[in-house]
Amino acid sequence: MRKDNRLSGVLHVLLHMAEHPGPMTSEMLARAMGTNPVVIRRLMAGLRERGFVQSEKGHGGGWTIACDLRAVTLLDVYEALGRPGLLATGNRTEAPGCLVEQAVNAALGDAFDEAEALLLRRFGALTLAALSADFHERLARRGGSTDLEKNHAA
Amino acid sequence: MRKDNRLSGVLHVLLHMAEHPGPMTSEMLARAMGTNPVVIRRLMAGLRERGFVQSEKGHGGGWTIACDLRAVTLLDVYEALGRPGLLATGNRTEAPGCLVEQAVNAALGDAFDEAEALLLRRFGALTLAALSADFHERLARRGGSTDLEKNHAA
DNA sequence: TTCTCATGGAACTTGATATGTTACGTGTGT
DNA sequence: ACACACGTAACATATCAAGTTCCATGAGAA
Repeated sequence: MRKDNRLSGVLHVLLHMAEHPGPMTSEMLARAMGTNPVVIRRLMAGLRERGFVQSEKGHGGGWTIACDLRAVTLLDVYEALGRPGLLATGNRTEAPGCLVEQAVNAALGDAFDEAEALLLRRFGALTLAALSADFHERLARRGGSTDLEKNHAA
Repeated sequence: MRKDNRLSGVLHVLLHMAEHPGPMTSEMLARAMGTNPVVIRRLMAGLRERGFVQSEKGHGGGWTIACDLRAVTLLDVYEALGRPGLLATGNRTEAPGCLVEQAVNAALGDAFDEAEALLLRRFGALTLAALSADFHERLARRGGSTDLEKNHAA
């Protein structure tokens, strides 16, 4: 099935912004992600509404982080995206009249609910600051160049 | 995102077959599921290859269960369907050069892997016989009518 | 003011994929 | 022969993330 990679994408954007002094334009971010500026703006819309980021128009404008990275979890980001479905599979019907299907739904539904709860728990336990710290650890281990852009160059 | 309901569907079919004496045609099963006979045949193709069910052509033909329900788990059924992806979300890229994305992928990937493993564990722990037993429990609790067909009537 | 930059948002296109449908071939029993 | 039922291919549909184009709006610079 087709995958939804918005959460992964928006986190990538946020960490890049965290490393960048001053605002980053949608165009810069799009280049870093190998995509289109409009896609970036769509991704960020929900985050802006929640006040996690801020946007300025005109010269010197762009996106800025507007929150404490230690206070925002991946769960917050996930919710800002509109809580997209996490599981690619589910029950055929809700509240079916067929007892056979009820039995199937009950068994599968339990498993699905647990898996979803697990993911949300994990998201809630991870802050953006933790992700950033992991990045800096990798950076130190690798050599220390902070020139992120070149890692995205084609 | 669009959901894949094949596992739910194929289990529904199997339990109906288990309750039905003699073969069931794709047409009967399709009516019970509110779908098309060809869809049923597609669903069953993998199960037939694995020997979980058997099909006969011509008069009096149709589908028959060809395995011990106590020996087949939902995991077996899931694999017979070709192991469709369970999660609706994932990482934007595999093995990215960008350290930021590596950090994101590592964090999310761990959570995704755990959720998937949890689902597979649950599938492996549930046999078709267990599902069938659950159905019979519901049936006894509700009244005892075994006329399943009418529960599907429009 | 006028020009350029950058976001905001609508509308359209694309690609992937589960599901639905039609059509035809093959084999089986009456 | 004939009707039944599976097997398969081919095509249609629906959904949705992702990509793209276009224009409006607002902010700073010349």
